Amino acid sequence: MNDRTVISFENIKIACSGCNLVTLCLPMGLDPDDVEQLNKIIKRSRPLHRGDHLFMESDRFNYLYVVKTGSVKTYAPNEDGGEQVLGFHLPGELIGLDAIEEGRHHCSAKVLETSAVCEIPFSQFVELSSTIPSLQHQMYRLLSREISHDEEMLALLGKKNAEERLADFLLSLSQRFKSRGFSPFDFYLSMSRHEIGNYLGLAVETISRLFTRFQDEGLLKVERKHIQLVNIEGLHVILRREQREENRRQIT
Amino acid sequence: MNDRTVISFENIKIACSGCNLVTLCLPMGLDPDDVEQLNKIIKRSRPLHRGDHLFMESDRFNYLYVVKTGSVKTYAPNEDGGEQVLGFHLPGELIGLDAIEEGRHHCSAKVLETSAVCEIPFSQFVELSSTIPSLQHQMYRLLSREISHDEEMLALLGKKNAEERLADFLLSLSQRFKSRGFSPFDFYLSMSRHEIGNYLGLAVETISRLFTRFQDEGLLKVERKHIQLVNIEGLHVILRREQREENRRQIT
DNA sequence: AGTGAGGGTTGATCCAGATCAAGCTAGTTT
DNA sequence: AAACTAGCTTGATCTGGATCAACCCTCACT
Repeated sequence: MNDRTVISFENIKIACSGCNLVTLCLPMGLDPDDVEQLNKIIKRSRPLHRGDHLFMESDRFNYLYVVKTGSVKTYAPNEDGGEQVLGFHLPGELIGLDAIEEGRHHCSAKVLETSAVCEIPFSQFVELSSTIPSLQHQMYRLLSREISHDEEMLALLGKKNAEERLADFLLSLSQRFKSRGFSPFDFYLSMSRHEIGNYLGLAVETISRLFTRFQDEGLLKVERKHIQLVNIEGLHVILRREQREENRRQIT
Repeated sequence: MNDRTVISFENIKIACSGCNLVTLCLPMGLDPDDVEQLNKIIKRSRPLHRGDHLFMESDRFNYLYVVKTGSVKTYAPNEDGGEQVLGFHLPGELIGLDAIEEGRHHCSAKVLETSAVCEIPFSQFVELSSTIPSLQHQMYRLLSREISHDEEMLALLGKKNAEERLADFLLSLSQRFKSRGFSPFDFYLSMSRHEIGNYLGLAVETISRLFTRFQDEGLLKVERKHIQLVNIEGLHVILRREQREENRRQIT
């Protein structure tokens, strides 16, 4: 992960059964035969480049996408050219789940760095899942996970202050890198300060100041996009300490 | 809807096929035979009273719930006794979807007024849905809708100011009452100012001041829990006008 | 009718984080 | 290597909404 420009193009086209994401992704917990059936309907894209869109808001919904390598951001554009960043998606994460109900995308998805994705034709998927109960159940679980995650973000935006938000964000990234076999201490951000701020409901300047402060406090080292978490426990303490203060002040 | 204390207890036990929520709820779009199968596994509760819990955070997940009459709030309690209100649920809305993945509830659900709910044993539901493709698809849609809704809330908490949030909240309630056959102009709030503020990421005092201001501006009449929307278009303008201003200022 | 408690309202003050304004840096283009 | 550009940082100032502090209803219970 130290040299993030090295991307293994050989395994982009690899089948689900041989994909190292099999424990995170849709095939999780499926029988090999079922994985193979799923594998057959999945299309694997050529590598996409920074700025490419998987889909745009209001596009017709035909595919679910899974990040295979790289990272993708989803965002809801609003009339005036502004946007709300809804999420940053790492390998193994499904994109487009909010489009199922209306058959039309509610957000746009833009590639943050050279990335590969798997495309799952949704109508074929629905057919297949009606014949494979464990696939259906796995899909329920993934949809449910997305709901849980969004609800955690609601609590973050509704209640946490700026430093808690950034600490939470960094710890979440760290955790997700870890479960994908990358270093949880040393990674590169594929998104800009601006995008982080937008995602966390904060101004760019606030993000910048917080990075500086966290570095001064010895919590991390930051050099542009390169982040090294020096004191992960310290970041956890930020979340917990503020909770104890709230305790005293009796805030809801 | 003007006298909200009148609740028809006769039809609480009514089957799905005769329930007036059939167009909003799980059975939407199902064949009558399939509705009947679904109906068989659903339990209908005795009326619940203000303050009763459907479930508490970290309870094992066994049932999905649908509000039949009345209203329910879901909230994520945090260690210190504070909470984040996640949603207010009206008849026909499913509760507990965030618990599917881990088999454990991530939030608590508390009844806001005398209410009736349907309980759907999830394991039986999963079995049934694997034999009824249209039920499975409907479940995907409802999960997807929940994700869309949460994402809209993320945009609200991330970008909108206090008056936009309250206007949005009132318009959403109005819309939901309307699609349930109640007046979209004249309704009672079943939640406190405190709960509204918590939900919208604002202080109680701010909610109170905004109600007063909206009333002074002739947008609505408010008398404790009783709300009459006098100028719905005016509320829409609040959302749009602020967007135009942002336009000028070039905010993201 | 009196008392108490849990909302709700209103006013005064405060502050975290936004906004405004420069300047800086690393890449890219010419 | 000069000129541009986009992204980032830093400082100064401003402000929307939080917080603090009374006070006021309404209703439930004696």
